[in-house]
Amino acid sequence: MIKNLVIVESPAKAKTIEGYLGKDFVVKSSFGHVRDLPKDNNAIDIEHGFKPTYVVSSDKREVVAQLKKLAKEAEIVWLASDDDREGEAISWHLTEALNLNDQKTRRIVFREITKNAIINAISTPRGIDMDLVNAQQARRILDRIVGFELSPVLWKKIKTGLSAGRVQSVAVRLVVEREREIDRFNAEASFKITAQFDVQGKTLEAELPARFKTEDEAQTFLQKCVGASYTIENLEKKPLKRTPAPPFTTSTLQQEASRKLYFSVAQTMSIAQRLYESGKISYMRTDSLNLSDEAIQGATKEIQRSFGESFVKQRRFKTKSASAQEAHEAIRPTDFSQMVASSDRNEQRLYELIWKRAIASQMADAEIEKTTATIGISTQADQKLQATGEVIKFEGFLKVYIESRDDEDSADEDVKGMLPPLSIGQEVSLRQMLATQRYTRPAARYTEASLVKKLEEMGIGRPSTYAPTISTIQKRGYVEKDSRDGKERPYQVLTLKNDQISSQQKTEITGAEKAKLFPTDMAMVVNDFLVEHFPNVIDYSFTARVEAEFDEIAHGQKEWEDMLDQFYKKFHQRIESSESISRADVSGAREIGTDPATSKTVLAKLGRFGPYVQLGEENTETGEKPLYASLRKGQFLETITLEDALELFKLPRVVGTYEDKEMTAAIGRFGPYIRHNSKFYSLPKTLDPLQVTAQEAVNLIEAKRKADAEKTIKTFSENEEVQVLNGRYGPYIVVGKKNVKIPKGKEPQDLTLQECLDLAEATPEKKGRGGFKKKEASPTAAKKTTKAKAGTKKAATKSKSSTKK
DNA sequence: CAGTGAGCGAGCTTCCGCTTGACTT
Repeated sequence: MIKNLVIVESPAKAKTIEGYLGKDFVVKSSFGHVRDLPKDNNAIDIEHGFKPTYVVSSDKREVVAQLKKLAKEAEIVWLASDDDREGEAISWHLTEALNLNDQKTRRIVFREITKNAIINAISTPRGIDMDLVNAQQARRILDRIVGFELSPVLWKKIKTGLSAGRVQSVAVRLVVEREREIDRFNAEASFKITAQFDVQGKTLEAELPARFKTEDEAQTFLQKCVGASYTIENLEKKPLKRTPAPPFTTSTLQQEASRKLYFSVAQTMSIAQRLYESGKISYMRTDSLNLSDEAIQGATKEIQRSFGESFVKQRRFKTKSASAQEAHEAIRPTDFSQMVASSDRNEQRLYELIWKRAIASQMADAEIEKTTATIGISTQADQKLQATGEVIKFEGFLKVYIESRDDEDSADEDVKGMLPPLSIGQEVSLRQMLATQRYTRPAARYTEASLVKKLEEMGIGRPSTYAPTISTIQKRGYVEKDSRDGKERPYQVLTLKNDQISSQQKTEITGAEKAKLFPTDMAMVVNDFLVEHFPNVIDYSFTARVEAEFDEIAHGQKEWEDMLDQFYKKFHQRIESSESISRADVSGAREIGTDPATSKTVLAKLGRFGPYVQLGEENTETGEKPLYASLRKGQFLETITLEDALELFKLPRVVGTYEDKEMTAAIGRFGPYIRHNSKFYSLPKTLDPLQVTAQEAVNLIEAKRKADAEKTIKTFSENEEVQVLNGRYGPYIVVGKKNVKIPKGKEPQDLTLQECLDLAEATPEKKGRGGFKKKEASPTAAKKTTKAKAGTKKAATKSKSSTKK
């Protein structure tokens, strides 16, 4: 018999709270939502006021059963799910799923996990806010309708298995439009003047605020400087203040961890999860900038102890985001006096980042003195050079934390040094003056984290979904995280030194990218289709507009059925009229030109197997067939040139014959290769698939055979499919396409053919890529083996749950 | 790691938000 049952969303939270409440309270977790719409297409009765059917999610059946039992025994059940729309819905679903009655049920909320906050919440319970629940239901149902009506349209018109949704389709759109913006971008060049002076053994760096459009103008300017003298005309000192950034939210944590630690957003979240579970940090899925009073006190104490009283400045930050629901605190250490949180390197690094950011947010401003020196040129009264320097007068928060930025171009380096001592009227001597050609840059491609930032700014998605959204659009083949080598670009530098002007051409690397998001051809085609036929849902402001309506529902000013009805009428009409769109119209086909050799047209298209180019058209009269070639990695339908396309038709090419079989050279996903007798041989970088000779190919094949023979431990003459090999991780058995580890205590030398076959039989099939031929042949065998391997634990729980049913 | 690029039709896919593990390499 228990007196009080408290239900929260997270088990880690439950543990902490139980400690605050004493023995009359049992605190359990629901592990998030316990019920949802079923997976099938009839979850919503659209005809009858969008009536939803809910089912207990399969992975929550045990949780619900356990909670039901405890709730029955308890005198009072306290529903303490999060204080936001989803949390309210969780509480409501719990009352339904656990059959709770109003008399013994209380709804409580708190936004920080501190003893005071919990005690306070218990003393001020309320009922469930059905308006807020209805707003959540409207959100859920709208998302289901959009996703489950739109995705099938893509299956029919473009490719099966594709997906679309309120959040992911906008994320893809952002990446697609950014890519096109970069494509269209034309870099403009200008000349930047910089000068170095010698001042009492030190260097004074100065630059001309204005830039010159052409080399001629820059040349003229330098020409006029020949023989000039340079004088400090003005010195201006200005105090500057820098203020610390607020403590982390999910999105800012992902951004900083990406820029400073090079973590992917998923990596950041899983490391943060471990820190949270071990009690080192507060909850990591939050959009709030708030710190509890206790946290502010804790930070203050630590700052006083480590840096002194003058470094303390208590601050409260207000969110600028309209979509923020602020059900939690900002991300912070649970104990500011702890600098070490884990022996795991990445956990410790992320913890330090969180610690520093939270500590810095409660520290004093940095005080800086900025000095600007204006340098006159005796021969040109209208042009002045400028030198700026900064001196930190008081470090303040800079002592622990400097926020990084997305545009980390060293060209406009923010950190400036001190100027050498100068006085007005002083003449400085020129060491050299440069006119360097600089180019404007296009907008940067998104990183995972900067895409999250953008989505958050637009109010799209939630802290709990940022990381999953980023991985969904990659899994669906819309977006690829990739690195690219840049291209060399020449630029001009004019140097004025000792009254002589010289000109030099240098090169720089431009357009190199590291771990950036690139849209695939599929993304382009799908996006264009959605923009044309469903402009409403893919509009950047769609979420903002429906959110405003959800708010009205939450405030009791609107019926959720009415809102959905209004939306659905127009939306469904578009779904229906999309039936008549022909598939050919959406293939993204583009004519890229004519082959000068054959004067046939070259087309770029998106096909069932990906993007390809086509030379010539099918002609039923002459029986002529077109030539096809798949695009390579890094080539895209929208940007491939005629020249590149013609190159593609040259491969695969027959190099020669060897042992009565043809050797062909081509380029595959892993690079260029030679194919011979259905085996593949990678070409080294030194060999060009277009140039490689028969002799070189033969050498390659023989070298590979020799290397293979060296790592072979055993072969069986009765069955050539079976081999025992020496691999990177030790010996293993190959049976057909299956690789099998050799169990401990077995000498690879002594293995018999039968033993090898038995071992292979006992090893589960590697999951193939969606081929459905396999599916039919293997389900029983696969099941048997996985069960055997999974051991008794899984088998036991499985049979338990099935008998319960 | 290739080749494929017509069409039919079986039976599949899909959303967003809340939460953790349980898997494998």
